Amino acid sequence: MARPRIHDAELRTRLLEAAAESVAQHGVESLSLRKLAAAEGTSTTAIYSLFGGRAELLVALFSASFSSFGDAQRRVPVAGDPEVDLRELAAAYRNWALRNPNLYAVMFGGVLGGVDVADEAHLADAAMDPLRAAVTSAVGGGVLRGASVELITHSFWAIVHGLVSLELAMLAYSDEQTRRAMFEAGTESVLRGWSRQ
Amino acid sequence: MARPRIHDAELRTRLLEAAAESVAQHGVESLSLRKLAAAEGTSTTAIYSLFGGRAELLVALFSASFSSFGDAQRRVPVAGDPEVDLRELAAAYRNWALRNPNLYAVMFGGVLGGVDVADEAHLADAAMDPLRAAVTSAVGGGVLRGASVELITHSFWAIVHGLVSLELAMLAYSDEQTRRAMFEAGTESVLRGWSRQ
DNA sequence: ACTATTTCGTCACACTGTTATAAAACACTG
DNA sequence: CAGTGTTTTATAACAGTGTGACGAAATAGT
Repeated sequence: MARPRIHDAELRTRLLEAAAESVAQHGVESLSLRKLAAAEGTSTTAIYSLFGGRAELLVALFSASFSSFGDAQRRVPVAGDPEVDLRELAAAYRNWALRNPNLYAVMFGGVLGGVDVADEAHLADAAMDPLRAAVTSAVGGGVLRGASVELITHSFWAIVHGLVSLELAMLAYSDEQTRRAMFEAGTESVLRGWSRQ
Repeated sequence: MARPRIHDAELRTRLLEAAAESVAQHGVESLSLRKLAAAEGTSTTAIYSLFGGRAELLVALFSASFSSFGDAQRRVPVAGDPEVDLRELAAAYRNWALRNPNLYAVMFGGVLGGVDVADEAHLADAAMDPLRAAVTSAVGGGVLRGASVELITHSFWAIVHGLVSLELAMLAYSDEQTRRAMFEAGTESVLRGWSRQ
């Protein structure tokens, strides 16, 4: 009994995809609500009614990025050998981050700046499920030992994240070959650190 | 033979310190040139003549942050035992980051967004000199082995940075005790990974 | 055909960084 | 000592931003 709504879920996903595209290409600080709305043939009111504002739009992008990242992690085939799985997960992690550096900055870089993402934190944790599963399997098989699955998973996550983060910061200063060598040496060191004691 | 200048080096450092204070407290995206200039009793022209603009002011803050961080690393006393030194450097790294989370975001978080910091990259490298020295000593003494000093230093830097970065992202979800336990377990794993093979 | 109700686009507001412009403050010249 | 020239600074204008209020649009029911 009123004007039919155009600000629906379909427009929401279109806006979110366009925002992801823009952020992935030009970074987060040059994302304009006016331009984003105009590009999708609507007005800024749509963003406010569908998301709440710029901050909430970025939180939605945060969630979407973790969802995409989690998919990439889940797509890694489980080979059975836990060490192989861990290496493959690390490689997939690195590939996703190198292909989506600006989205990675939204996820981990503190680019959101003060925006509360407490309700979306479980997405970050869920994206690490494949890694946690591989560590669980490795600990169960006796391949890794010395601490809880939680601690080993965390340290593995930290080294991969740290290596990728540093690599993104110095992309211009070294070639892909040496960067990958550094990445593999770093991950292998943690693997060795938990493989004997 | 003209109007005496007030936009001098002294005002520059005052503005930079005020900017660091504001960013450390409220984050980088809420740093206003107008308010910063007004707080120091001058106009935005000062920022433009002394720095060039907002982006260049943030680059200067980037440099100043790395300088402060490097000082903290250099203040760590050299105990002689390389393993002790590495642990102390890691602890100092973590303490600095936890005390200056917003400045840490400026340094590593990609908050600068597209601003070119190529000319200032050596500061990041110089801040790692104490770590590199400790690794050099450890490799020389046979405590660490298996790769070049460069690679081992990088992996150590990566694990510490990764752990700190993750810790800053989940400050609200766990207490200091478990967070420190995670940090120490992570650093120790890399230490073990390079201590035998 | 008209009215009621919900929804959406337009506009106004208060801010931002940046740049052009004009005022201010001194040194030098007559 | 008045006036000019030159440099430096503050002020104001411009284009842009996110955000909130408000009026116009569009349909369902009378």
